[in-house]
Amino acid sequence: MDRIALFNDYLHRQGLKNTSQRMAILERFLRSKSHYSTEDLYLKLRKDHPKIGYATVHRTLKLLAECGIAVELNFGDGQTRYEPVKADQHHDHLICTSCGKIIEFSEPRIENLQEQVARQHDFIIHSHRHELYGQCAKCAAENR
Amino acid sequence: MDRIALFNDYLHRQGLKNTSQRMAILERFLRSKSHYSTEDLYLKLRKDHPKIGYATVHRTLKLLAECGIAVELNFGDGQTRYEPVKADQHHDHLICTSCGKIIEFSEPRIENLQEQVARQHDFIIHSHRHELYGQCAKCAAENR
DNA sequence: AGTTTTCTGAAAGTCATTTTCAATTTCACT
DNA sequence: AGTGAAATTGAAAATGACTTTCAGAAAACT
Repeated sequence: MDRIALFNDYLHRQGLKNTSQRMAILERFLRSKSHYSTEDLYLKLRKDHPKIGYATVHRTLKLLAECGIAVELNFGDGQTRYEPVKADQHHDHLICTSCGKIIEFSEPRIENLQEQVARQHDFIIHSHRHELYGQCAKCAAENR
Repeated sequence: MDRIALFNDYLHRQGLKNTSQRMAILERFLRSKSHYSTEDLYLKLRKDHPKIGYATVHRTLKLLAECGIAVELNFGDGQTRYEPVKADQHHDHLICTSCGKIIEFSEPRIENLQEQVARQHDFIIHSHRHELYGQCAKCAAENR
């Protein structure tokens, strides 16, 4: 089942409706390579769909996060970003605080240790956030 | 050098001034055990210092974060929290999404792996954020 | 097709955070 | 100790991301 079908399915199960706006937003979102804020995606969408409002984009992104198609990211700059969940490929982020570049990484050994930690505290993990902030090679070289 | 001296030093270096408000806020903040939002700390302070305004608390917390006495925490609920940096004892957080309980943990093996990841990407880490969200034992038992 | 329910977009409302501004306080230098 | 430039303060207003409201429009069940 692809993600469009998955979304339709989710809508149906929740008694929600499939609308052209939701489909347009999902479709554009899935084509994204970067980490969109509501604002970003809203602006991108305006080119092809000038009638779609900001609130609808926002509401749809929340729906996508609810049904697992998107993850919400919070890098501490006061803006929530969304990124498509890549099937069975969880990853975390390295963020360059100079140029804003975002690098994705995944490290199963870290995931394992997380699980250990959670067990030690009788905790059941539902999700996590792991972000490394610093400087990428380019910025480190420039700001020397 | 204790943290009060450290703060004074920082203020001086930045051409800022040492005021009774800043000292009161720092002093109260250092006594805190939990993770205060600006609002939390402002309310606590009102007991002894009813004249200190919200904006001053907020501005001072930002200063404390700047000079490394406090760390900003963002648990994604739209409120920034601050916690005193404990000397040579970095830790991360387990957050119960049912009751809001916050458990601290530290796991040097995770820190090591982080460094490895950063090296692989030619990245220099300045700080990081690692949070595990889920249910604590108590909430898991209750919501059964 | 009709009816019920949900959606939508624009505008207004929230809420944490940030800025403004006039009055006050600090501090370097007499 | 006194002076004056510069920073600080608190209250209120502004900002900005996010959320809600509401009346008209669109979807989906019968």
